[in-house]
Amino acid sequence: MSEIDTPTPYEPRSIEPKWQTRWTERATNTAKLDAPERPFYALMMFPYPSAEGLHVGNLFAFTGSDISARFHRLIGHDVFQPLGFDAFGIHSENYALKVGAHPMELTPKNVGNFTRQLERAGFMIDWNQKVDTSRADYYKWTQWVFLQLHKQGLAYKKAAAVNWCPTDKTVLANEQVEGGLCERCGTPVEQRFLEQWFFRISEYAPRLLNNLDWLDWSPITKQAQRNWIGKSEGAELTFEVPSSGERIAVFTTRADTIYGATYLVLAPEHPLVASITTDAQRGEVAAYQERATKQDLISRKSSKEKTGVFTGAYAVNPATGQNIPIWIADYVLMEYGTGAIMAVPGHDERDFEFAQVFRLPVVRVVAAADQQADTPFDGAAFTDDDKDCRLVNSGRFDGLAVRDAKREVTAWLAEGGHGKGVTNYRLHDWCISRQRYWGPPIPIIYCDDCGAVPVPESQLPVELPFIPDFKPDDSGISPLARHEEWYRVPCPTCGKTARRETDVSDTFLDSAWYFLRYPSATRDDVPFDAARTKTWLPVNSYIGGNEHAVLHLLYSRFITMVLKDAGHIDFEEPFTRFRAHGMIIREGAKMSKSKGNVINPDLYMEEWGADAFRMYLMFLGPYEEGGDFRDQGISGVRRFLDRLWASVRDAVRDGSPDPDVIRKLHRTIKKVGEDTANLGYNTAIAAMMEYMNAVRRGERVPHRAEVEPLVQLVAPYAPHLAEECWEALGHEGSVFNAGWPTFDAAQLVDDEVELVVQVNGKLRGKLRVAADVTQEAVMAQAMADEAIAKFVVGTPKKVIFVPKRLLNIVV
RNA sequence: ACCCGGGUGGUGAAAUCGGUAGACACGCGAGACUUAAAAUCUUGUGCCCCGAAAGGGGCGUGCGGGUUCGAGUCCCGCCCCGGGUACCA
Repeated sequence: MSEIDTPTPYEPRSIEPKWQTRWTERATNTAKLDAPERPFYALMMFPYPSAEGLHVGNLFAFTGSDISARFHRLIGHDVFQPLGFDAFGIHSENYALKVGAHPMELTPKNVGNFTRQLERAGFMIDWNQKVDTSRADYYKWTQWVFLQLHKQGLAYKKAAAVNWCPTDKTVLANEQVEGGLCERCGTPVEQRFLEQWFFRISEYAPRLLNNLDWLDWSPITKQAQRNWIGKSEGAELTFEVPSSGERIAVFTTRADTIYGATYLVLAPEHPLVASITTDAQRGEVAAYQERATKQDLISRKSSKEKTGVFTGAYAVNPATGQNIPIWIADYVLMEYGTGAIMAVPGHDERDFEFAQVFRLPVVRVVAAADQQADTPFDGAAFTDDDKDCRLVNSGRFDGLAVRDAKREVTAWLAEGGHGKGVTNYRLHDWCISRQRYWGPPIPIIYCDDCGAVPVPESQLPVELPFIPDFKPDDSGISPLARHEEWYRVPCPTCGKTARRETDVSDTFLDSAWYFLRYPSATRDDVPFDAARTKTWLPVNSYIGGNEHAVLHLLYSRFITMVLKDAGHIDFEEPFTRFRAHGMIIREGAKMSKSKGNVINPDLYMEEWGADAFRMYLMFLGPYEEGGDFRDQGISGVRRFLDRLWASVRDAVRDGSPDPDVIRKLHRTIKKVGEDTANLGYNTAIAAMMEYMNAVRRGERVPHRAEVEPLVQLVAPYAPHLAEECWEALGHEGSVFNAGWPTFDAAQLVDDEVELVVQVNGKLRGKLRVAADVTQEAVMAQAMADEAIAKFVVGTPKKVIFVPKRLLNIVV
């Protein structure tokens, strides 16, 4: 053995590739899929493989997820952590259009680059089970999922408005429209009517809402879903139109205000408009309807000025028996409720505004405690409905509290055949049609004789052909519709020449079931293997961004429910636990390409090492809130890793460890374990740093027993260095098979504590006392301390003693 | 407008139950090592005031009230920032 003059420094550049290679060679990250003892499915939201490569936001998300997965493995679970690529969809296609490439050629390149970066970062991913939504062996089963919904009657076709960008000549998804403008070119988006496929997610609204009560999800995510589902309890009331014999149904949450309903308003698209409109008004009404439909959805919703037209018809208010005029106006939306409202201008802001513009009568039917039946409106509607508000000008209901009146008025109207209590949901059916190229063709064939025929499951996949002219054009139909050789097929039922559906499905359908595919990713005969699914699902831990709270996360829950109802699986919630991570900003500002302040993870990993980069991302703020990336901050984490390595390298085996350090170690084990389990990564790292400061104060050479457990604690955070240290300590196998250190509760109790002494709540001194000291003894000790005693003038009025914490003397 | 988050030093941030505000880290100051620098190590670092120093005092968690022996934490009323939804009846 030769003495080495220069001790080996910490060199992430050499040890990180070394361990990445070993993990692959030794299959360290491969899960025991078929006979796990304690299966734990750790899932992170899969990325869309952009050409720019991994964004630091991806790395932040994945690192937090990876730490959780590695931690669960260390505490004894068989962890399965797969990853794949959300490679189909408009994002990929738009990028291909921008750079003039073909998505079918671009995607594998991007996937390759992503895979390299993910390996570079050292994630514990089981790459045997990867998924790529744009490959036929995956989207075959996406099409299968569509067919299951179709079979259940949950997929249907109807004409609906889509967003159309006249510059890009393409249909846009809602999420690609920002403030009424195309996100790519800034052109105002227009509205077009096209035949589209929808999924009946609205039928599942009550179940999607109710299950939130027991799901272990981040509260912010649950709240977002509740808002999106938008449960609204109210009543559907009917108004008769004597002139035409029609009955108009309206939805209201304020049935109590029926006596103040002075007119009705229908959405311009309402089906009854044509039959009730009088001849005199017909021209004006038609003109208004035309204008409303032509106008795009966004500007209609954003311009709040009230417009409308009188139909010439009247309806009978069932409460007052009076005839009230029927108007049409675009502030009433056909998509919500019944597409018609009873207008109560006295108690609804929008109705009030409308009534002002068209000089319609405003009647007070609700009054607060300090108001009378004839208190005038002060230029605005009175919308309060709290317990002090009572009905006025409402016949037999006068004096009733609003709360009770809602119920009683509805019951009374129901008795007279004028309505019933109903619950409405804001959630709309899910439009899954995309007039685009880069997605799974919807597996439907149109036959003149047989109608819309589902493609038989045995004929899946309906492969997406390679076509060079994938660019969408002005026609509003999918590029696939330009390829007769592809869409012309025999009808599966009668054999007559028929035509394939040329639209593809929404990217969100690809990702609405991918978690089911991972454990069975290598099977090509079934979408998911029954035994594996039973073993691994539902997902134990799902971590991702809250931007998907209402799209991906809701769709996944819906698809899971449908598959359960169809008997394919035996659970209806896909993710037992979901945690939303925060967002990373840089030097106080949002990162964006235009600002040129985007972090390139490769550069940081090159300079500081993947472990330091991972750990810094976790240290800069609470994981669930995100944080501010400061370029200088990473040096502190790197210093910690340098010191860890040096401590392990220099650790002595002889003699015994310092008992004070060991006591601190046990506290650290407890804290790091608890914090890591709760995603409190920043404070877990702080605790490890604090411990390191005790282990390696000055030139102190630590004992092996002081540093070895720390290597295990740091392993989820800095996996490469942990392995290197573990090996340096003489261990053969991976540190990830070594378990998690346990703490000794006896080491946590102090026999001596520092007690704070306050006088009138102000800190005046600190005393070291035995943990079980009595109040009398502390009091005596405090009064013997001149620095404290000088503030105690006269006899104390009161003394508060909190054992192990403080003594407060009140004078 | 509504619904969620959040506001703490020069900076990123800590703070189970109401109990030492500012852990940990960056930055900065001082010192050791060095011919020098870097690296490393030691040490100081909320603000203000008195003091040569030792030391002492006051103030302090967005603003204004309140509860309490004691409030970053609880209650009432505001202001500001971030996110989501939005003519949803």
